[in-house]
Amino acid sequence: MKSVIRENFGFLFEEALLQEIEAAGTYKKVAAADTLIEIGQYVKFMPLLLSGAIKVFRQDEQGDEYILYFLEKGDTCAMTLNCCLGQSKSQIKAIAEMETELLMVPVQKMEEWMTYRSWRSFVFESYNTRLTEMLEAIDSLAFMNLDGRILKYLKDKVLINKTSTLPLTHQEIAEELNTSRVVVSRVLKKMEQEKIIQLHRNKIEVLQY
DNA sequence: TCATTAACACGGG
DNA sequence: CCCGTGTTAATGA
Repeated sequence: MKSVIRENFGFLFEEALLQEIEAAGTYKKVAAADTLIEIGQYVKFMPLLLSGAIKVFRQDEQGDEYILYFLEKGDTCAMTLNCCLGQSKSQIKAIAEMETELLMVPVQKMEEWMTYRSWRSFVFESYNTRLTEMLEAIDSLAFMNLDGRILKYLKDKVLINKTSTLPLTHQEIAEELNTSRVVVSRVLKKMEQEKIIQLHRNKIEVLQY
């Protein structure tokens, strides 16, 4: 377990902090599609990702959802950090995109460790990247047409799954983007003709990204 | 104009 | 047969 922590965070934190993390953190492994937190739940732990990926998204009263960002190994959730500083209820929902290993650290530690320079940098850096990703999410909702949103969705998937052949159905894409399958099929067909992707049954091969 | 809904045909597993 | 896919027609924003 110790080696896994060092593999992912060793280059970021000094020895003393690494030892504190080892002592305070609980190792946890979740399966794909497992829910990590729901909106309104109290945040007691902050996750440090060791492997895999987590999808973080917002959800409204009707159950409609949109993706905010993905977390990968070496990342932590900025919304959790936010909860430690202010209110403690989660504003977001998080689901494991694939099998994921993480370290659960009690939220009190987050403030204690602010005495470590490397920890402060890590927290600010995390805020920074998450904020940038959220701006991208806003842009795609506000300014991009469906073609653009689908393309961004596919590119994001390629990056986090680390494969250009995505095991996706048109219906699944439609649900994630809050649109209908007819449109997804049409847009994907067009993208195939433009040689951007290659369509197969139950999977999509991304050629340009 | 472009998305949605419903409906249908095609075909691979 | 079931399900994912590709298309069309009607309707609406």
